[in-house]
Amino acid sequence: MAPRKLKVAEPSQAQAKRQHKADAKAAAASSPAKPRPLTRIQREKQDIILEAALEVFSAHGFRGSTIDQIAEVAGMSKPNLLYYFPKKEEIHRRLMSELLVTWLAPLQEMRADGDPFVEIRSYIRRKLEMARDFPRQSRLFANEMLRGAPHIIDMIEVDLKALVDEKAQVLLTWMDEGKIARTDPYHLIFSIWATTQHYADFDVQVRAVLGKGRGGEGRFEDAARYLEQLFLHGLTPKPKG
Amino acid sequence: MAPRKLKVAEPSQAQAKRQHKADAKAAAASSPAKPRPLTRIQREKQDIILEAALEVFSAHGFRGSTIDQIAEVAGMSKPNLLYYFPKKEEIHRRLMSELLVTWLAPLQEMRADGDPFVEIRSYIRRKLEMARDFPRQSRLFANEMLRGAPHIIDMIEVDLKALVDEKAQVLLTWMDEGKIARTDPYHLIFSIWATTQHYADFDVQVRAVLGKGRGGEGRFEDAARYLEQLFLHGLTPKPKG
DNA sequence: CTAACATTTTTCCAACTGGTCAAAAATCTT
DNA sequence: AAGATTTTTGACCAGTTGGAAAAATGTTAG
Repeated sequence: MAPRKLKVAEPSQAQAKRQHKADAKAAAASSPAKPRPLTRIQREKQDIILEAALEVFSAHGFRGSTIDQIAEVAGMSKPNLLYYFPKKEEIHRRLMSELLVTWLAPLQEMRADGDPFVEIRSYIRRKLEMARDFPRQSRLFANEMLRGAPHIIDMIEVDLKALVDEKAQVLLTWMDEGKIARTDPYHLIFSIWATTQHYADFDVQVRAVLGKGRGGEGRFEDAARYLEQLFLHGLTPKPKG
Repeated sequence: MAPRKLKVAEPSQAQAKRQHKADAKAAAASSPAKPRPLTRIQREKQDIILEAALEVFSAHGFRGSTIDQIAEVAGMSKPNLLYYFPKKEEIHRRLMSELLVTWLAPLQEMRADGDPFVEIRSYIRRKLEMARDFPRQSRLFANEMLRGAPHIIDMIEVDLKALVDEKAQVLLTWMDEGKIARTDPYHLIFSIWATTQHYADFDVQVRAVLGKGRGGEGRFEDAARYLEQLFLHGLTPKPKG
């Protein structure tokens, strides 16, 4: 089965508001409203807004964030922001669909024809790097999950499930070939997700517990080393010698 | 070092509001406001409110929850609820401090004088059981973490850190004695937290991915089996025979 | 340059929310 | 049962928030 592409939300941006009086005739004529291409400014501003929204949403959650806050971070006025995204929800929707695509990329890259341990190790690394480099996205995602994934439950049930099913199959094959230990492939994937995202989502806790000394930048390297050991050998001590 | 007890927030309940005209004289006399004991109704109602608040907060986050919602779930009017907890924040504070205490109990139970594998295995089991039996508490906690733990950062930095330091020491001893593999004890604890809480916090995802067939009640048993294998042996296949 | 269109700002509003207050109702004490 | 106290309610309020309207200001193609 080919790795299914995630569907992304339609454009549907400023358009809504752009339907001014001027277009009234055309609209009334029930013509299929040709989707005029975005101007340079529109593209730029939308990106700025999305970046600001990511910052704010990931820190305070959807309901905890106000349009004013986002507008401030984006460096524009609230009505101005609403000109580009007529609804607060629309910003969130855009963010979420972009998110899912990039979020699943690491798993998609896991190749059935590679060496199992190399593939799994690389996957863990990539996931950990994402936790390190894109913690806001990780938190946004976690937030959505905590709420029961109201906005992306469809994609989770369809696209994500399909991808995981596919990769679980790959893992099962490896197990059949005796290349990795026989175990539950789904829970294996869950444990990789959990252990890596933990470093983004529970960052405060990780830092606080590690303390000043070890909570610095080195913590991701330590985590990588530890996880490698965990997934390779678990906690069984090496037979000495 | 004795396992330090977590400090719990003061009573400070309805009291505030209970300072009615009747008490005015006494208060004016600057007597140290003897903390009259709670009535039966007060205790009951507070419990009902806290239960309702847990339900609502864990599902929508602090800012995403309204007093009205909590009151509705608690089966009382908003002003009535406010009679018992004059501030929304107060409810949350109570919930959080209760939470931390119960949340750390499983780790505290890990005994230095037990068998390492038995102790670790039991710890994982307990944590997994908490994810299964108290998912709302888990989500409440995750929520707080995602926001940067604003309300409990002190306890995290002091009490939680102390506890983890202590147990990390225990783990290190076991490693020195060659009873478990030498690895980073802190990250080991993190990985136990992460993998177990995942089943509460990302429950929707877990269910969706496992699908109708395997997403049922059996998933916790499967998880327990998988995690046991992971932490014991990792993914290295058994030398056949 | 100017008309047509795109962008921004100013002013405003209705719904929601956390919280107050006084009075009514229920409960407890003696 | 009466009086004191606690609990509950209904009306109300001020601040916040998402969003609409329209006027003002840019921008750009002809």
